[in-house]
Amino acid sequence: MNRPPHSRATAPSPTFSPLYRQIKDLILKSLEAGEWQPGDAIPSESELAVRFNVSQGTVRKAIDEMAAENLLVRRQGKGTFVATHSDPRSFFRFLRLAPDEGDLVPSQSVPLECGRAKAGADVARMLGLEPGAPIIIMRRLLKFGDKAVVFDEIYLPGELFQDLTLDVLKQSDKSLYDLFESRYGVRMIRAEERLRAIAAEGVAAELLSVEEGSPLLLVERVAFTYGNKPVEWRRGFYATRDFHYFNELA
Amino acid sequence: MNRPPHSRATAPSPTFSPLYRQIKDLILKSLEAGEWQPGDAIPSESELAVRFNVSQGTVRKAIDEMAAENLLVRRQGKGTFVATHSDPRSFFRFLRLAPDEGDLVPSQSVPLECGRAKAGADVARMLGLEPGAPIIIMRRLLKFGDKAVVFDEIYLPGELFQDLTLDVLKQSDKSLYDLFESRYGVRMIRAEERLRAIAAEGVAAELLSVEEGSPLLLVERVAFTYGNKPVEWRRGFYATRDFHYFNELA
DNA sequence: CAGTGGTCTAGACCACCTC
DNA sequence: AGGTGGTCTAGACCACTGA
Repeated sequence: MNRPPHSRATAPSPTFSPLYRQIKDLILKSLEAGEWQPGDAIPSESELAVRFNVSQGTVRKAIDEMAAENLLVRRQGKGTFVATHSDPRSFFRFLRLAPDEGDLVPSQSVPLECGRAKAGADVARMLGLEPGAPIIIMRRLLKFGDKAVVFDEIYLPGELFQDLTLDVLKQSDKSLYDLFESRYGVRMIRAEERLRAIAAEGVAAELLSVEEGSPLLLVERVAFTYGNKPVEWRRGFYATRDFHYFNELA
Repeated sequence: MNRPPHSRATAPSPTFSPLYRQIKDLILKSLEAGEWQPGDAIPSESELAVRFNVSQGTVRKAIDEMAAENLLVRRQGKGTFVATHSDPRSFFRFLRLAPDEGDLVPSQSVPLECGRAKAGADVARMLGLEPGAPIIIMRRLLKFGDKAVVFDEIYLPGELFQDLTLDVLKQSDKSLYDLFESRYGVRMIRAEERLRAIAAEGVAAELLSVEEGSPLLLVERVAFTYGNKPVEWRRGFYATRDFHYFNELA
C-alpha cells in the first residue's frame, strides 16, 4: 500500500477511495481467489495490518464493512472467519419462509429433475449469458414435514457447475448453496427477489397439492456471487396456505 | 458518564454494555423525547463528546450504529440530522413496490374511509392493546398513474392519533408516515411484513379492477416506533399484474 | 498464559459545505 | 476561514477463547 497518505488520482476527488476501502478490495480479491476457504479463519487484524502496511484500525474498518455484508464473521477471542453457507444459522438468510403458527419444522429438499439445455432469451438476460449458452435446469420441491410448500425451477450457467446431475443432488444432504459453495466453489453472497401473486397451473399446482387457479406466491430470484456476477435464476412457487414470506423493513 | 473506565455491574459481564452503546441510548432518549425534531441537525460530534464526557470516537461509533439503522443521517461538511419521512428518498423504504417495466410513475394516495372503532381480538394483539380499546380504521387506494395497484386497510391505536379524520387525510399531500410524524409526533422506524397469495374478493377485487378469485398479493405489516412499540397494523392488497414486490437479500 | 477481537482515547489531517 | 463529518494512526486496556 502506497503511503503517505494514500494513493489517489491527481484530481482532488473523482476516483478517490479511502485506504480502508482499498484494503477491503484486497481482502475481497483474496476471498475471490480462494486464498482462504469458507469456514477458515483469515489472518488476524494485526497480521493483516503488517501485510498491508496500515494501522490495525484501518484493517478493522475494512473487516467491519465485510462483516456487515455477511462476507466475514467475527468471533471474539477466536478470529475472523470466511462466512459459509454450511453454517446452519445462515440458512434462512436466503429463505424468507415461516410457518403461520408454531415453530419451524425441519425442511427437506426433494430434487425432481436436473438437465442441460441452451439458454433462451430470458434466462440469458438474467444470467448475463449469450442466448444459446449451456445452462442447467433443475426442479425441486421443498417440504416441511410432509407438506410440499415450495416448488422451485432453478437455472444455472452450465459452465460453472460441470458435473451437476440429479444424482449429485440426491446424494447431497447439504443445502443447495452449501453444495454450490463446497463442490463448485461458487459462493452466493447476495440476491434480488421479485414477488407476485399468480394462479396455480400445471405441474406446480399438482406438486403443491392445490387447485388449478388457486393463488400462489411467485418468487423470482437472481442470486449473485463476488463482483455482482449473476449465477442463479430461480422461480419459486410458494403455497402460502400455512406459511408466509417474512420480510423485515429496517 | 461515569469513568474510568465505564460503569458496569459488579460481575464481570452479565449486564456489561460498552460506552458507545450507553451513549447511543442517551441519544435515543433525546430523540424519543423530541429534543431534536425530524429533519433537524443534532449537535456536532465534538459537542456531544463534551456533553457526555467521552472522546469523539466514542460518540462517532454510537452515531454510526444509529445511521445504519436509519435513525440519523450523516452529511459530510454539514452535520448529522434526524431522519425524516419527509425526505423523498426514504419513501420506498417502506413500500417495496416496483413496476415490471419502465420507470416509476409518481404515486398517489387516495383516502377512502377513516373511522373509529373498538379493537377486536386480532387488532388488539397486533398493536399490544386491550381488546375494546379505541382504534382508527382507515382504507385507502394507492394509484400509479390512473391504475389502482394497492388497497390498504390500516389499523391505528386511537389514542395516538386523536384528530385523524378522512378530511385530514384528504387535505394532506404528504405520505402517510410523513403525516404521522409531522402531525402526531409518531415516527415509524421499523416494520415487519408477512406476504401471502390470496384470492381477490369483495371490495378489494372491485377497487383494484380485478376478477373475483384472481390472485392478489396480501401484505400484512406491523410498524414500530421507538422502543419497538407497535403502532400500526396494515393489510395491503397488491395487484401484481404490472407491478411486483421487490426485496433484496443481503 | 498468549492470542484474538472489542473498546476507548488523543491527535493529526483530509474532504466538504457555508459564509 | 472556520465548522462539519471522514479517515488514519498509535497506544492502552478489556473481554473472550483455548491450550
